[in-house]
Amino acid sequence: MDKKEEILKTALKLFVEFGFHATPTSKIAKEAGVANGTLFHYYKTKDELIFALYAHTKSHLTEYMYANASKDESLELVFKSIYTNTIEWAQENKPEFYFIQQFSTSPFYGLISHEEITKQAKPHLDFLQDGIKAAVIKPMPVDLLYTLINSHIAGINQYLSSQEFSTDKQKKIINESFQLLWDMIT
Amino acid sequence: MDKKEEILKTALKLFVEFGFHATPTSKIAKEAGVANGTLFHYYKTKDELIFALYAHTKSHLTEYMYANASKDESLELVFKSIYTNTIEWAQENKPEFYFIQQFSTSPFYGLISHEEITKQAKPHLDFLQDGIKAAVIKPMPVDLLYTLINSHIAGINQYLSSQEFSTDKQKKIINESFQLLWDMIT
DNA sequence: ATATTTGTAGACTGATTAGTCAATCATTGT
DNA sequence: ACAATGATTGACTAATCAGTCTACAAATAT
Repeated sequence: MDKKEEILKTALKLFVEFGFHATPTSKIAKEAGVANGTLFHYYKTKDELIFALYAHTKSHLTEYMYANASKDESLELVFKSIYTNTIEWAQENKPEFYFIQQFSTSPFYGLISHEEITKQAKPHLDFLQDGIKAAVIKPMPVDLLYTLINSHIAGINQYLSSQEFSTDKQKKIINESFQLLWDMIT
Repeated sequence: MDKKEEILKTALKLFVEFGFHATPTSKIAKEAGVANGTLFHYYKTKDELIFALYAHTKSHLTEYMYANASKDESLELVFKSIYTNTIEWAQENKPEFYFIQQFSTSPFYGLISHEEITKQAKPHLDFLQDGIKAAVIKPMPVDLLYTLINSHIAGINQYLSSQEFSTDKQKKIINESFQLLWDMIT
């Protein structure tokens, strides 16, 4: 019954369906069951709402990515866990994942500060750097590596979403595609 | 001096900068140096303009992809030529490539008929199928293969756009990343 | 109990938008 | 010369939008 949360939830749903600008704030408010003014009470502008939704969604994903990743495991297993978690989250939260992609390829993304972005990517880049130092991952620019991995995951996710696979089949695809990626970077 | 073309060109520029809905048709018309009514003379609705721009841009890319691809070469060389051409085109036509991505992750993409999409991808899928039949490419669903390749290219392009590389350095990155991709799928 | 802040509502506004329309202008064929 | 056809114009409109404003209710502090 948290109205602030309800607004975010509804905005996500509508943005994904209609796009940012084709979704009026009035519609978000109405569908969220709050008054027009209430929306602007919590988010000063529509843009602020959009940015807040992005930050909110992204943090959910990041949180899930590193779940169950005990540091004791081998680098490969930790990496696989992150890989698998990411795809699982994307499959279980399709609108959220789609929204992140939509946002990332929109002019809004360019409005986020460079610092914010690098800060976000830092832990991932460090992790990859460790893998290179340990001579497990091929030596190459970590930025490139990171981008390739992200693209790979986006691709797999797109494929998984394109058809209806059984849970088993889905797991098989994730495992096999992980092997392709792992062989590529090691 | 072709006004229809001028409208498309201007629309591309503004859509990339501001997004679809944050770009009024009046602004497109003004910047293209035509009257408001002229835009609607050529494109019945704004949506029609957007779809036309997508088709137009996509066909430019497809055309460039298969340039200089003599059928006499080995499958690997033909594939590499397509790969290289695609990235080159993307680098030389950044707004166009960005627009395609922006469109593909927008709700507009879902409005394109399924037939249109499969028809578009058909030649590429056939090419990959040939590679599998010839036991050059690993046996796996061509859809998956196609998606992975596309994602890979998108990733490399993003990396190349993130910094300023010299032409030589750029060529080196393209060659090396091709090798990674090729080793992954063969 | 009273004052102060915070949450909520929804009518309202000024600006903006996609798309229309009636009227010219340019080009071509006869 | 004269139609006829299509290109081009820009003022216009009806609708929509983001954001404001005033009022009131609920909670919290004093």
